[in-house]
Amino acid sequence: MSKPTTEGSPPTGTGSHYDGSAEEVRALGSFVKLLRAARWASIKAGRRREESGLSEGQFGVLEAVYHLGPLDQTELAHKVLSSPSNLTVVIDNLERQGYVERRRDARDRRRQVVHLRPSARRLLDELLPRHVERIVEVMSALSPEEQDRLGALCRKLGRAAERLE
Amino acid sequence: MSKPTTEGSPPTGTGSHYDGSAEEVRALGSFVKLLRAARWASIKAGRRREESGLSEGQFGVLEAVYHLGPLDQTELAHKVLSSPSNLTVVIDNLERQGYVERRRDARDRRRQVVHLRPSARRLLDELLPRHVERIVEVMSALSPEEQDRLGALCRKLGRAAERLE
DNA sequence: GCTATTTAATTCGATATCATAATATCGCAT
DNA sequence: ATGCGATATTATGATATCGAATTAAATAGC
Repeated sequence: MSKPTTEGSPPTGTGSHYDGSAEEVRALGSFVKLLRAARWASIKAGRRREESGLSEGQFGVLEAVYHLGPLDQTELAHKVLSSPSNLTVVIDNLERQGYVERRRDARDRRRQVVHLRPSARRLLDELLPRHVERIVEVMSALSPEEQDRLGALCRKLGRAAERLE
Repeated sequence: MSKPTTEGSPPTGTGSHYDGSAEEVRALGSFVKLLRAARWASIKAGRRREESGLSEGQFGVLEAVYHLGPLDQTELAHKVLSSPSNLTVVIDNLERQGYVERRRDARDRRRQVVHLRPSARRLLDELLPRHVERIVEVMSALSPEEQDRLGALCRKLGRAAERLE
């Protein structure tokens, strides 16, 4: 039993201590650090959103529609990397709070297109700039060059992982 | 409204298109890529765990106890970066499946210490090596040097973010 | 020794999340 | 025109997750 100095393993776990090949130790180490960094960055960057009373999923939906215009739920599920059944619930809650409106597409009556209502637009006008500012703050632990390098590595890894099976 | 070429924004959202200062664009870009990479890596690396029927939270708990020995729920919450109330539920479910056992600490009767039962130990003996193998696979999109660089950057960012407020 | 505070765990209520199954609608081929 | 396979959404049931309030136990201060 190792000494309990390792704090805050990421959700997918795999504690820092593992006796394996150099390759395994390396992969495991960078994997855990990646998840942990993303976790904390996400938590801390989410402060402004949290203050506004929106959940992560709700914010993702509102933001997608804000930037891209009215979308149906299948498109939204793809954008925010979630499941259709989950979207139903999230949009139910947004609708109940008066932030969005579902409108049946007249051309294809299977589709429910999600539209922002004025209250959501006002909220995001106010929230988004402060949210971005907060992200700048979180990322400022790294120099501009480091941020670029991190971005490039993550892009490469993310794209590969996405295609993985 | 930008063209909808951006797919799969991470949960915390913030679409890739934003008109802001260079600093903002840079921070936002690397932030989104970080979250997306972590998301996909986590999803794909979780395949083996998924096959075993364990949720992410359940796996995290079992693994922590496997590596570190019996822990109480406060310690566990810290390890797996979760809340005490959540741990209660996760451990309830693990207990119902026969994987763990709660034992009152005789010295401090407030504490419930979580012990692995043999079935969990057998499961992890079988699962963990394949899990690690899978992580190696996911991370192999990057060269060893790139993995090290990613790990170093994430470590730096993660530690800073964690302390952020 | 007794009260006040702190700490551990649980309960509660709300939201999120997924997988699977059911329902509605579309588009096409016959 | 009609019926069938594909697609969009919703329903259902289980788990996860958090924050706030609660209970039980330990400890500190007097």
